[in-house]
Amino acid sequence: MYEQLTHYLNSQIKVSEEELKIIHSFFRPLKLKKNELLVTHGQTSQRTFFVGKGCLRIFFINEEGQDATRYFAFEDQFATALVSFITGEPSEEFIQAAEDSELLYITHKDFYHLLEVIPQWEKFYRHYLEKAYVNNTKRLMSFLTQDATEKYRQLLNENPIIVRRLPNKMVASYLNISQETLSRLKSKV
Amino acid sequence: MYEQLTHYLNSQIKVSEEELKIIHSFFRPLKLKKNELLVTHGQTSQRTFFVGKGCLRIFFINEEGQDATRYFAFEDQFATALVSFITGEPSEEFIQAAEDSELLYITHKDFYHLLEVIPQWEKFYRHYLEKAYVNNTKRLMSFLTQDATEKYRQLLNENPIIVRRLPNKMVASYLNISQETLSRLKSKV
DNA sequence: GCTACGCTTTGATGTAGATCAAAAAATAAA
DNA sequence: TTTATTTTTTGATCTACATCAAAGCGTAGC
Repeated sequence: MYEQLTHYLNSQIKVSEEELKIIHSFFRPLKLKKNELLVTHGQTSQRTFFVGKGCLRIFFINEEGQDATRYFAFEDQFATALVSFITGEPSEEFIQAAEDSELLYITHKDFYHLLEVIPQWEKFYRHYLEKAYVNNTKRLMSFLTQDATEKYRQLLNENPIIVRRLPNKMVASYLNISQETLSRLKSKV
Repeated sequence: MYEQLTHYLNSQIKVSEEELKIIHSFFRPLKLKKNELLVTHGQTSQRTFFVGKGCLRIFFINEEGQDATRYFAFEDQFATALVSFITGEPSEEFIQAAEDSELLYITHKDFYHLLEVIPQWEKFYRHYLEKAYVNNTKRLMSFLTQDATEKYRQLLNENPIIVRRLPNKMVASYLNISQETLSRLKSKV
């Protein structure tokens, strides 16, 4: 799994063998069964996860107990409760294994430590933030301007893996529509 | 206006007099009349704006011509079509003066130049990205979990200036509800 | 193989908020 | 001031999608 991580890091930044070793030393492995929770509501000390195998789901829940999914991270992607990670405030986001998963994680403290000792890590974080921002803003646009059918069509085009690998319930939660509506869409579109 | 900028920068990062001069040299002033557009759809070369006086509105428009507002920047705030700024792709966002405004702006090219010559600028940009991300994600959460009344109540609590200074039309566009619905909410809430 | 529990589909009904339309009020222009 | 234009309010109607309910499938465990 550390090889996957190396590969991913090399695609983003230029780091020496030496630096790579340091980075690796802060990442620890973790196995999760489907549905296990990694971050619970209100938790403050955040970790950042790298998905080696499986899938993580980041979501929030409103007062009536309905959940809305913000992001799915599959193999070779990072995932974190980023708002809480940035602000240090208790998380309103949960992280859950959507499938049996194998992960690497780094603590918030160590992540910030890397920002100081590995100059390229600042760049890595910047790219991470930029991608997260672009992704979120596109989702925001989608919710503001598209109806259920359009959202589903776009998902099929841009992220078919979500539809293929995950149960309707989670896809519906990602699109912020009901399972019934998604089911009806599937039979029509 | 450059004093305002200095003041704002000092609140974010530590820069020498010397560095401040360099930074200032890349910002140019600009006056705008209410409703004037700064970024038009599909434009690629982005600028970043600092609001000295007035208000900028960042929004997108869907196929049916309805607009949805992503952000209002008032005095002492930065504004940019950030997705396009990051990706270099044509902008799907517009920027418009919501009031008569006085601005400073820096080009994308110069902004990236500063990233290279002023070490603290990387930190400034990181903070900017972090804030933009947190803000956007909170908006996303709000749209996914709140109804019209809740959204309006929260806006009154957290950003009353938007309701006080701007016409219903724009407030409604920010909340992504119709003007009529907003009007009815105002008389009830 | 059978039983049970979680998913998905299908149908009937309800509702928040959009849209349409027109009056009333506020601003700007003349 | 008077007139024109934009903004806000109020009422009637419509619609996309949620919710409720029940039946049909699939698959995991016994």
